[in-house]
Amino acid sequence: MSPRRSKEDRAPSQVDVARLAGVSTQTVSRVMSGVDNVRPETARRVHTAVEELGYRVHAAAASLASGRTRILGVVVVSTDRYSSAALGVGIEQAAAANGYTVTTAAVADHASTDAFHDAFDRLQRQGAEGIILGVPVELDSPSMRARTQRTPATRTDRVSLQADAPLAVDQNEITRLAVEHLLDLGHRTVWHVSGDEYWAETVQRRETWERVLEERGITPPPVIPGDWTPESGYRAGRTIAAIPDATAVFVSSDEMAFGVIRALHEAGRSIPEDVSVVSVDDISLAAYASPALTTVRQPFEALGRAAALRLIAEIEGGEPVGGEPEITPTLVVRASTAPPRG
Amino acid sequence: MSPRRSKEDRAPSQVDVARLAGVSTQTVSRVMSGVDNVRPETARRVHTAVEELGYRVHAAAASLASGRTRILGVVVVSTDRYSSAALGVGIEQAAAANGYTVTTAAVADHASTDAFHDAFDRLQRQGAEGIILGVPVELDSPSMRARTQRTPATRTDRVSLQADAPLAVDQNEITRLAVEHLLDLGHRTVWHVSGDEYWAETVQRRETWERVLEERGITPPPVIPGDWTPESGYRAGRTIAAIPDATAVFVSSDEMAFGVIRALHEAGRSIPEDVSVVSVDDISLAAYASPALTTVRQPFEALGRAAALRLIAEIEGGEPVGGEPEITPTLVVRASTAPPRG
DNA sequence: TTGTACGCGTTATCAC
DNA sequence: GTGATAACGCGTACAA
Repeated sequence: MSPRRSKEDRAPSQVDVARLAGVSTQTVSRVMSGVDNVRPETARRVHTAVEELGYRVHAAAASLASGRTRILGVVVVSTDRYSSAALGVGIEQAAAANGYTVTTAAVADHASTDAFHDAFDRLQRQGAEGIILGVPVELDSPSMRARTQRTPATRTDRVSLQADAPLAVDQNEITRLAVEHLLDLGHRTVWHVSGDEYWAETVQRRETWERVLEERGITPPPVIPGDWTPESGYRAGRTIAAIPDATAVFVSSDEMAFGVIRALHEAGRSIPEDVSVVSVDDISLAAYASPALTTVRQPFEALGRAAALRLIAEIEGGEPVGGEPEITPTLVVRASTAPPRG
Repeated sequence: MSPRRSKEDRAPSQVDVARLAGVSTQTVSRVMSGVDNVRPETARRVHTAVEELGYRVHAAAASLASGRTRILGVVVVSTDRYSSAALGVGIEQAAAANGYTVTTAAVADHASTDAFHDAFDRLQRQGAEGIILGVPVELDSPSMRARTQRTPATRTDRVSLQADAPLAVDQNEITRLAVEHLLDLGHRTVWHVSGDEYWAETVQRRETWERVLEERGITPPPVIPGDWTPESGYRAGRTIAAIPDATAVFVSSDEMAFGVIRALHEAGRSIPEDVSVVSVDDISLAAYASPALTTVRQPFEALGRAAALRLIAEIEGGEPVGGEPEITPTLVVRASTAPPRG
């Protein structure tokens, strides 16, 4: 692992431990993996030798011999966005709980499909036994099919615990919760600030938003495009401020909602008196916005956990460990929504 | 890497490529690493075979043979905090640019020293050639000394590019910028909402805050404790709201500042008219708070990059690659600070 | 319960 | 410029 050193000062190996403990390497191996029947007395001798030498199993050698790495790969967009971070926490948690290690490969936010493929390949080469895609990649393309044949993969925007289960994060549900909340409050229509076009969520939410409005006989107004950033939310907010009769907005992320609200404030509109805003995510700052954000919580950590568990189950050919996590979105009503004036 | 399969359907190896290309495995190795002198014609044949077979280098085998893994380990607290995420982006960037892979080991936020050690050991066992500690661990303890002897490590709160250079993220500078800004505005004293006690930054900032006040002959008021979360900021804000003559606060993170400001608003104090607030970090939402946050920007990405580069340099025994990054804090003046009333 | 022999897929060394 | 061969450190199969 570390650069090759002289014979004398290299890290202690199984052989060294075996010699010191007066047993075979096989016995050391057994003791280290903790499974087999080894006489307690023998195990103790081995442990002592391990301690004394500071011996640690050499992962590369072990995985070369066993064919297993217990590495989970994660492809993420290189961003400090809340959702990615929270997702990572969940993945790491589930991985660690099951003896897996996580290695990440980041790609730029709007990278090409090739960049995604490269990231996938890097992880595969590192020996990842399963790969979680926190990026918008099409899994059905021939090139991805070829890759996932060798290494199982899951998208975090489409996790299901059983192969044929419905989507585990229901974007329709998220959207319906948000839009119907506004409509039920009495708003005549709902404007929509969308997320980045590259993401599946963006498309799904837009479609559902349209459908919900149409179900109530409302013609959807034009979409106001965003890209998840607060800056884009600010720009969208200025657009909305220029629409006199806009009273309700469904914003596709909390971070954009901060921008929207600021732009609206600067234009002299008050929230929620003049305009109601519902967003999505429930980041930790949502409750501390002014006004506090009404938002649809996405359980990112649980989602990350689910993705990891599902993958581990697939790798080990068993059932998901740890039971089915709850990954249902919830509407959190706070202060950014209210019935329309008059 | 993947679970052992039958002889027939296992991944193609160097031998397979060599046979198909009609060369030795050694030549395949040379072509894959791209370095040695290989006749272009030969290289082409190898590449064709690689393509056809879908061959990929087996990292575990390569690292067993070479003694190198090109893995960088990162110990992080499992949190969705902005700073961790941004740090990770920088680390990942620098690592990828230098052909390194990043593997992470998360520990709970207030985990014991043992948990840190375990995380370190996990990464070491995975073959990490260098480890970045994004957690508050003491490197000088005997147990950490023993560990870092075998594997170089850096803390992200104390990165310097040369061993004896001053701290690269100057917490004193951050604090001085913030506190003097308030003092120069005419405030008589500055209150302080501190971060979590476990972190070195917390202590350093508190000490500098006291020093700066004392330099101007001001007796520091009691510290109001926080823990980086907006919730703790909110609690701190209520405390401050109960102090009639508090007009200026130095808050140790933007996320806490959101909480502080909300509590102050609820108590009927306006920002910055009644109370000025300066915080630290400049997260992407800082500009979209109400009012927009005056804050001291910490260049987390650059810091992550610096940490990774420093480590890589140490691993490879050379100079830091890519030059010295700029990791100077900057005061960003926005709307949450103003001179005191009357 | 414990030990022996071998193979995992690659790189390093040295010869050609 | 290219090839043969010996490690690398561990797990598995099988023998004792």
